[in-house]
Amino acid sequence: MSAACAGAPAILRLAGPFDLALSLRAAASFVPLPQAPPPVLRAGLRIDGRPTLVAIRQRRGRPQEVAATAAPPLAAARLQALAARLVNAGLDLQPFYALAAADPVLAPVVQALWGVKPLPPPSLFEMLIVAITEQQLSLAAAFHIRRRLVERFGAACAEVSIFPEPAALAAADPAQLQACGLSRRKAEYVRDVAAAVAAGRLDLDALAGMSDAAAQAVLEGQRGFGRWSAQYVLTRGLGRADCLPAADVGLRRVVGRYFCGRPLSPQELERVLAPFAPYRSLAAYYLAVHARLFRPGPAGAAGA
DNA sequence: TACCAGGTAAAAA
DNA sequence: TTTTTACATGGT
Repeated sequence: MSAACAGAPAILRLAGPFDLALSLRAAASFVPLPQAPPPVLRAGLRIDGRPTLVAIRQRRGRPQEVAATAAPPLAAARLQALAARLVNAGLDLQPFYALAAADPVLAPVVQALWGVKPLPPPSLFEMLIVAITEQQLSLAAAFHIRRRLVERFGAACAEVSIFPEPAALAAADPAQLQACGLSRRKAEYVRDVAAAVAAGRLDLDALAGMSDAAAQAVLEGQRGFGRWSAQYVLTRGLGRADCLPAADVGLRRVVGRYFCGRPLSPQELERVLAPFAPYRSLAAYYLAVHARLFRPGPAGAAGA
């Protein structure tokens, strides 16, 4: 996008360490991308019906600040709020680092990943569909299914994809959803949750203001969302740092790899990460990212 | 070629 | 109540 149509940048000052470029690398390590991401966060989303491209950069010489621009331009307050969500500004890493520094396993991991924050998908609705697609399937398989959903029902804005709107997926022919790679059952989940969001029965904006337990309960009330999916949405979509899907196969494998060289049971995972409360899921994220960026192992062993 | 991968709801026992 | 089962695609 050209600077001329981007409007004035919104400046966001952050609490605690943040490294946008490394955070983007971390996020990219979980999906099969053709190339490394540039050190700019680009998010495409529909705002008031208009395809909008938001770009966020870390300010040179002022690493505590990021600058966000939108094309077409957005009201300053709105852009500020959107940027805050996209960079997970509500999360301050410093207290987590203080806990991790005392642990022989985590200390070197946070050193190597200083400033990394989990970055959510552009919209919480997209995160819901991420959760459904990743149920039971490999991240790569789920990624390709979502790519087909975007191609069929979404859009593109300056080469950045825009995920389909709830209404578009709610109105989708089940056969078309299945043609994207969803199972019959998952196609129903996607249509159900898209319809709930489109009709206002499921208020995603309200989730942000809820406690972990309350938000999890709301999500679990939605067909297709069990405990794992609800907690996954909380950690990745809402940036909650202590909402650990203890049964998660990938986490049990990768965390176990660091602590004892074998996959853990859900109970063992809880026990091993207990010292990092209230940052247990953040600790797990750091281990998963570290494994992918710095300790690539045999097939699948990198975990996530 | 199979098998497994960041599960879930519904059927069966 | 608890235990099975069907399900989708991609990587190895």
